[in-house]
Parts: sequence; C-alpha cells; structure tokens
Amino acid sequence: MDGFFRRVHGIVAGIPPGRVMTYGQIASMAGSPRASRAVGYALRAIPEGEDIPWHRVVNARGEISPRRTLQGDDDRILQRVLLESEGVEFGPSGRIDLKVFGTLRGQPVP
DNA sequence: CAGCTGACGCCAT
DNA sequence: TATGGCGCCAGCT
Repeated sequence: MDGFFRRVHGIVAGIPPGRVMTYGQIASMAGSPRASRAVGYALRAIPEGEDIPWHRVVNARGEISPRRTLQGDDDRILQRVLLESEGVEFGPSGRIDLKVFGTLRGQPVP
C-alpha cells in the first residue's frame, strides 16, 4: 500500500456491518496513532463508487462528526440512517456505545 | 520550502 | 457531562 490514504481505505473497507470504528483506531492501525485527523481527510477523499463503508467511522466519543462532503451536503443524517439499518443503536444524546458496537481491533481484512 | 487546512484526540476547566 | 483549547499527521497551494 502506497500512501496513508490507501491504507486507511483498506482498513475501513474491512469494518464488518453493524460495527463502527473510531478515527483513532484506524489511525493506529494505519501506522500513525496520532494521525486521526488525517484519517478523516482520507475518508473525505473516497470516490463514490469505491465500495468503502465510510459511515462506519465515528469519533472516539461514538458520535458522528459534523463534517461536510465534497458536495457540501450534510451527510450526518444519512450516516445515522445507514448505521441504524445495520443494527447500530444511538443513545439519547445521539451517541453510539462503543463497548457494544465498537470493532474489536484486529478483525478487519485478512 | 513554508504555511494552511482538516470526517480528530486528549487534557484542563 | 459539556465546552474550549492545544497538539498531531498527511496533503495541497
């Protein structure tokens, strides 16, 4: 894998349905535990037809980050809908319990 | 080559 | 628990 982005994409692609992973976890797996911001940047650059479940990535608090797509639209709602359709439950504050839905490190891509 | 930006994380209040 | 500020790394201009 050449480049940080490429690796991030591969890791995200390995997140199983109904599970979520944090930016920090992904950054750590990609080799740079403190490059969480770069992870977000990498996800933003994912082409539409890439088959990468970007919606399964949330922040360390189990929340959906207030981001913006390249089109400038607000995809937070879409992300929540997609996650709920996979069985992920949101708490009263709009947070996901990472102890339940968090991906156990080491499951993704063989 | 230097500076800026960004889907964040962590610590202090 | 909620909010604010500083630090980090990778890409782009």
